[in-house]
Amino acid sequence: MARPSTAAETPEPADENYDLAEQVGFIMRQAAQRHVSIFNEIMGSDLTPTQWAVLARLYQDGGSSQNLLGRQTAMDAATIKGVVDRLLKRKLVQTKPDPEDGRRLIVELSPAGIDYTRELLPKAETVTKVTLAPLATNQRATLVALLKQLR
Amino acid sequence: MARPSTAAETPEPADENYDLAEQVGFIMRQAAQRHVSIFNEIMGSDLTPTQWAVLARLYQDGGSSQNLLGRQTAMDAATIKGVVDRLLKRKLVQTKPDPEDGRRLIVELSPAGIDYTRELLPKAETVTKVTLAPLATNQRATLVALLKQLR
DNA sequence: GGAATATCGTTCGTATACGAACGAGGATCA
DNA sequence: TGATCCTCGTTCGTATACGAACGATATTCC
Repeated sequence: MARPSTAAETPEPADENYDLAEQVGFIMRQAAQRHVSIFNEIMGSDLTPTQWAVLARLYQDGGSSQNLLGRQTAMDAATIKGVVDRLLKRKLVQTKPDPEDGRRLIVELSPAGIDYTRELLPKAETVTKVTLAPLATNQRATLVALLKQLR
Repeated sequence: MARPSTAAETPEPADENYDLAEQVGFIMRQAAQRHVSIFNEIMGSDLTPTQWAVLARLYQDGGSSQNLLGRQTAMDAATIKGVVDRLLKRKLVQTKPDPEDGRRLIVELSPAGIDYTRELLPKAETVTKVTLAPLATNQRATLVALLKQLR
């Protein structure tokens, strides 16, 4: 395509193979942005995708240590701390020390958090449906399978 | 699966269809995280994916107004401003007022930015290759095509 | 011309995301 | 037992990401 307009008309071809708009990373970032946008519309802007991941994980399998919870929801120790702190402030989650390991902090849903999560489950399913809506049914499974290989 | 451990043994089945680990959004977030990790390893931690997106876009098509640049690189006005500011501080980019529109700020690569971008192009291609490495050749095109439909 | 409307860039606040460093607690093994 | 190493949670700093609001400039339409 074009040379940068500030290039003093250097005739060097450089690398014309590279097109930003065709790189997986760039496309994936846009797809993720659309997904988050859909998430916010359906779930309401008072809950973020990462906060929901924590609630859903705790709902499915019960409490766990904070760092383990982070690993299960794809967040590092620093990130999960902030997420848990904000859920604590809203009393959707509660913590207690692990009696078997003085280093660990056990995080679990509060009773209010259980109700809240249960109420949101149908909406969370809708988020996935709407996100995948542009694809044909068989394409949806394909996409998920391919993305799983890229983790 | 399990009920939350803090649930007072409520026998209600709730929604057992929902498994966080199977939701596109969650899987896509993990795939994106791996991609960014690969990006950092190959490109070096002094440049972020979004900063690279700006450099690559300016290299391909020359300068443009800041907000348009943001749209082309999938960032809103607030985000692109921060990215441009940081690139300005490193003198990889330069700005000037648009003579035809007093509201616009034209952003373009500096001469140093042109050289810098050109040198990084091969590495950027490698980032895409490594990201897609787990997939068979024909799967790569499929994934990209499907992701494009989700923008 | 002038009012309504739209766009541009900026700023603020909040929420991921993560590298790096730190102290406290656990596990291993000589 | 004690030294070493690992893990856990915490804090700091930096960089996206984006909604919301703002003033300045353009455009549209009467």
